[in-house]
Amino acid sequence: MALGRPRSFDTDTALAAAMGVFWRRGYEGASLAELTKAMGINPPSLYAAFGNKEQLFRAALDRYGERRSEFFAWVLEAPTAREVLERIFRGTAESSTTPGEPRGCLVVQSGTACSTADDSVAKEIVARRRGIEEAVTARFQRAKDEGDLAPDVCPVALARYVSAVVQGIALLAANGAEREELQQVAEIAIRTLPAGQSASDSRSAQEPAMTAGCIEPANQH
Amino acid sequence: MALGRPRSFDTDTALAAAMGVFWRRGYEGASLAELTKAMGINPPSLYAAFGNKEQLFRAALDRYGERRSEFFAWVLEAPTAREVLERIFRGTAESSTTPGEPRGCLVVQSGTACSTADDSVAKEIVARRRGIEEAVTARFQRAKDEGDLAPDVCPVALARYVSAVVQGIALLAANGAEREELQQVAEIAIRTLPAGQSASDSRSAQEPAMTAGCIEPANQH
DNA sequence: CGTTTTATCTAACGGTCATTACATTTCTAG
DNA sequence: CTAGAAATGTAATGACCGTTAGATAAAACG
Repeated sequence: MALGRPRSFDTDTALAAAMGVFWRRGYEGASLAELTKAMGINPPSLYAAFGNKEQLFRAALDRYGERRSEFFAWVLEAPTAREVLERIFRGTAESSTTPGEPRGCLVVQSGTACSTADDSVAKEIVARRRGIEEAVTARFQRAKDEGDLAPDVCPVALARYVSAVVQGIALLAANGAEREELQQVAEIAIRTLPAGQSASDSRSAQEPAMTAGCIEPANQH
Repeated sequence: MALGRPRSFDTDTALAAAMGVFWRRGYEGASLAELTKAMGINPPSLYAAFGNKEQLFRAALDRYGERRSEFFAWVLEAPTAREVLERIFRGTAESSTTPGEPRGCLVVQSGTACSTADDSVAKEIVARRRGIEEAVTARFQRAKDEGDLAPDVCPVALARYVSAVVQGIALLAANGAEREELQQVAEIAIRTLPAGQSASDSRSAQEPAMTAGCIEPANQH
């Protein structure tokens, strides 16, 4: 049973607001002033609830990863490699331009610049990107074992190619590209797959849409 | 005839050093302390020679753009669209991992995060990216007019796809990917072109290699 | 030589950064 | 009602940011 004065704000809501700030500004670009303003609290409350800025950021990454893992689970359960790629590209294009959310990808946006090379935050971000890349690699290996992917295709390289296109799309989105434009990019990437098999129309299965829980719309100033 | 005390450092050398810092740290991540240390001068000399940090950055962008324009001129003079893409992908993979230079692309690295959305620096970076994209678009349009590119291909969309892959490769490089890994990515992107025409082996023409004039090797600390 | 002009160095400027004392408020437990 | 515990708001901390006075040093010109 709670002792002492109860917390006057909702932790999840505040974390969602903080995630939105990190998403738009990057890790180092997000100042405590902007974070606390968006969260509607003062610095001592932030430190009491989340530790410090870095731990708050890790919590935001975790929250973002939860939403995204739903999306990736749906991606990886696709029956063929071609459909895996179709879901990745189309889903990324859509989730990078969800109305009411920041553009691009929190992970891409947070770690690209503005952090020392040997920084622990930068290593964390790289590790998370690598984790996804390894998951995609494993999926391609399985597809290869099942004969779903041509035997001359290297799963590691193909996953890296996918990672490059995905990050490129995220960067375009962060720089103001519209949804239709990114969809065109995704369609080109799909039309030119190395797998080159079946599955022309498979958009019937409804898609988790990867809506991350960023509540506040823009918070411009 | 020179009046007053002569400058004790070489402007071009100092600018090259500054470009290397911006390349590694991004614009906001590069502090005056690190810049002046790499350039071997003190803040007043920097301000006397270059104005301020932003103007120094623009000068570094110009210097970087000179080197890169050689590369892109060589890219755009390729006889077919397929070879244009091959040169882009292969050349980017190489120039993103030139030994003795920072990884990735100065423009991608500088503007991704850590700058306010309505900042003039961010707009400048986006404008430069868009300029290249428009140049590639024009080249594809020409290829389409010449029958070199399939008539159902949209040059704008294809250029955006290229931009995405290129920026994705640059991000991978900035996060420590090796040259061979990026070459694999480029090969996949090439193997899967929408143009799908001729020109299997055209690596004989020697390539300007896009070596930007960054002198100092790493300058770790 | 002295004067002028420019570059240099040291040291500081105000501003913002992340972080935290400290006193106060608001709850539960007895 | 009182005592203890936890969260709050105000305001400060030292460190770093980009930038700049102000004094000094080194060159050309008379």
